[in-house]
Amino acid sequence: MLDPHLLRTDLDNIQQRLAVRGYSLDVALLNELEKERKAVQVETERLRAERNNHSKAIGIAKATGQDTATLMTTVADLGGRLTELEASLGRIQQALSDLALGIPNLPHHSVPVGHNEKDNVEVRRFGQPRIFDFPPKDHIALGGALNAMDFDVAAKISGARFVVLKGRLAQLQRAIIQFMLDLHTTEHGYTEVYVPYLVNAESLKGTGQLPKFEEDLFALRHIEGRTDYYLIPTAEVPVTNLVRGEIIDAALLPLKYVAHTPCFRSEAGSYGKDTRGMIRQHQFEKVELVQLVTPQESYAALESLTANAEQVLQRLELPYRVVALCGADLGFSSAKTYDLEVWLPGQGCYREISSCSNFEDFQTRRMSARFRNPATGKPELLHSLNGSGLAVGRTLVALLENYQESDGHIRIPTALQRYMGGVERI
RNA sequence: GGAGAGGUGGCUGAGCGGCCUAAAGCGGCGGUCUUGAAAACCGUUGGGGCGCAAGUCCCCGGGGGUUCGAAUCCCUCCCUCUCCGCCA
Repeated sequence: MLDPHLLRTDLDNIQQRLAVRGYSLDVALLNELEKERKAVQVETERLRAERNNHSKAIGIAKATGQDTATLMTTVADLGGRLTELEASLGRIQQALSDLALGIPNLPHHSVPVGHNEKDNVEVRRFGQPRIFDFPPKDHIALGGALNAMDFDVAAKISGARFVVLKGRLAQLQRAIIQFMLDLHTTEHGYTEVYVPYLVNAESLKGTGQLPKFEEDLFALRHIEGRTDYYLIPTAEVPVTNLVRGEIIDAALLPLKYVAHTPCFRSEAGSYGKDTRGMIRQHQFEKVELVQLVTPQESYAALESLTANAEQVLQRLELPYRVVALCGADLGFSSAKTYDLEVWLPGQGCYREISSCSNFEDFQTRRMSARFRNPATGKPELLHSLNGSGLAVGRTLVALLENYQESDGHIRIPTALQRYMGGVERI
């Protein structure tokens, strides 16, 4: 959510900055509602003050045994008008809040202008795509040949966009997870957390998935229709919400968390996209990095968090590039995002394997997550960041395709061998 | 699933429907004293909205209701704890 104060005082500037991501803000509507809000709120509070005074007077009069009849009737009349005003104020505030919750974050000044993903800007590259002396296969063929990746049986059990991994590939996926968690906890200073995979609506509102993107989520509805849970689309949701409603001691900052969780996405609107293989699934594993930092530190933190995610690819010796997302490609809550794209020989292109974002105070304002500024003694909003470190399913795909041998065996990179019982190829 | 007890400020914990503008203690911060510290004593100490300000409004788990007036009464939901049952 944007700062309501800015939304009131600096609307034209906000409109311009949102235009960078192709979002057009309804300035007229906001101005109209805001004008109404102010008038009604001032009057409501004036009446409330009046009522409070009179009610207090009744209390005193009763205590001293005086007659209260006339006082009572004036206050009763006041109450009637107040009820109407309060209802109207509530409606206006609800309308404003609905509007505000649907406005995306302001892009950082360094975000490239652009109309679509083609306008993303490559920042740097690591490694060279391998030159094959045989036609490289994709992960579907490779996994099938190993008899360890089965989409048909997954379709029988569940449906499209699911996979069953068996034997060496199931083990490899577990090895990847273990390797990533160890790297981030022992070398990058993250604290490992285990979190719920089912979350409530409030948490999803905090990180920005609700109310606008409910169709992307899987929801579980309790029979009574009361307690609704959602399957997490990313560990970002439960992990960032650890600080919802809290005021954090500045001495504890930055908070750096890493979590491995499955992720569940409906993939509504992506029909026909990546229908084959493990690239786009309803359920996939991910290791997620989350940081909560002071506003001054958040852009340095974005660089270091991105570097932490890159380190995984470097240790696995996978060629990748880093791109800065342009305004049009930026996620709803993000102020700035770097995507990490790994080289996939099976597709002959770079594909997203991690997305690292600084949300500034957009999420923390929604969830009221603050720290106490030692200089002022006052609570201020934290900045939140997160990034995949990495998407595990896509890492598995990248390993298969990049480390395949002509006979269909897969070489295991050195960094992973100790997690595979010393095996060098499968 | 059954039976019961509770949710009050950073923590503990009071609070007959009307100076609750929430007691008190602990903790925190500032000061006095001290070579320094401790102890003692004094003071101070929640969050949010509107407003240039004076000020004013809201928040006692969430929501709704009764009332001139609700932390206090009623309804409902959520959460915590105890006992029983079941169970990874």
